Amino acid sequence: MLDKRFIRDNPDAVKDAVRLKGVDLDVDELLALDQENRKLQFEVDEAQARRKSFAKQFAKADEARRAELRAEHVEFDRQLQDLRERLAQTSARLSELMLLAPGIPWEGAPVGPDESANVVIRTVGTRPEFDFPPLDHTELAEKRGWAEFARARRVAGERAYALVGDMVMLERAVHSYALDLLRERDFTPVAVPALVKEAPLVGTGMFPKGRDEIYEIPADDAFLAGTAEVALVGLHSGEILDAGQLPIRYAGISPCFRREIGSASRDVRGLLRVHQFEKVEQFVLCVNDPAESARWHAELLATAERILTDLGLHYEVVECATGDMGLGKFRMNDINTWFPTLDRFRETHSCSTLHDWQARRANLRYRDSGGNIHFAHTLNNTAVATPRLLAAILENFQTADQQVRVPEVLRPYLGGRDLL
RNA sequence: GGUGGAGUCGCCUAGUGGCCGAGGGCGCACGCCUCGAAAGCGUGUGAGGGGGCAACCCCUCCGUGGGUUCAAAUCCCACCUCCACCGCCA
Repeated sequence: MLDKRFIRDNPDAVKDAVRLKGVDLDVDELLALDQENRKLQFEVDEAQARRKSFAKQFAKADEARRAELRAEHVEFDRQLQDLRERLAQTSARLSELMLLAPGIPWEGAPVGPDESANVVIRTVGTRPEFDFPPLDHTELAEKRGWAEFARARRVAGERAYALVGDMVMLERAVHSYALDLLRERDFTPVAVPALVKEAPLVGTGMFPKGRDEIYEIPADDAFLAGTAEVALVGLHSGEILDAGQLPIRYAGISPCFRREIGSASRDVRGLLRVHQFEKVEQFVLCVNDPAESARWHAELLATAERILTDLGLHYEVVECATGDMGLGKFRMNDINTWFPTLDRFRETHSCSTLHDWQARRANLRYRDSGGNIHFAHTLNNTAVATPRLLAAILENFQTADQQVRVPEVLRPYLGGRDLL
């Protein structure tokens, strides 16, 4: 969400953002509606002030006078009611449009309609070389009995999987390692609900635009969140924090659910694109200062890169284009990890700064030392998301005899084993 | 799932239709007092929106949303959350 005053004062900046992000929003309509809404608000306020003084007169009046007063105010009440209804209508419509107002993207973002305009800003590590034909992760996992696909699909339908045996232990190792690394960096682990209400989905910006992507449980007015970010933002929603509590750093863990509604028949095989996965998420809530959130953005990105270099994986960092970054984002960097059998990189991490766009939606504020209240800045980035990252490990570290070399940092979590 | 109780301005609390458009205490801030502090005394102390050049003024908010009424923290309905007990259960 944007500040209405900001939109009034900088309509061109908002229009630019609408264009750059390819948002379907008429800024002029929003501005006109805002003006109309304020006018009605003013009129309703005035009318209600009169209405209140009337009620006071009434209290002091005798029965005869009361009858007169009632008659006198019938028409006034009717008008007030009419005004109220008009205000309710414009303000409902205004709120709808406000939810579609995009965050202003940073000036360094490549301009373009979608991910094809993204720019690789660095590539780290080297491609592994094999003196044998490497198996793709699906085949390797099946051969080693590390995953069930056909059987899992009998249980849960398309894109379902079950991890088995050492793959489960490897998943746990990856998560434990990531969590320990984040704890060293003063991130507090938080295991959050994945089953959430609508409000935090609107608050994070997942709704209304991304509604199709979220599993809904109508019987309970609940939804399955696609990321721990939903609950992490929701945790402090509506609060006024003390500046001394900031920055808040969370390592969120939760299962994540995605319908993949726009990806029908894409990556249907294996562990790359699934409806349910496990993620450790980095989350930061800091003061409303672009320099401060920029520092955190760099740190979140660096931590994700550290994880990949620790694991020995080859990756590229991408500067995401305006049309790819999503409605609320100021800046987004994806990290794509190398998959040998695909002969290309695939997204494993996504680092985002939202400035105060998300905090405004979620009503997430803090009080500075001068007593002034501000909306916070929020940032998030993947630490590890499995099983996609497991697939990368399998493919990159496989041996000729279909074993998998365990990255050194994971060995302590696997009883010291160096091969699976 | 059942029964009963509860949700008030940071915290505790008063409040059962107009004197509550919210009182008190704690905490906090400032001032007085003091060499300094504590204690004491005094003053102030929520959020959102709108109007005005301004000092200021107005509206909304007592879990949320509806309703009754000239008037709702207070009455009615639904929902949410919490507590207690019963049932069920990893």
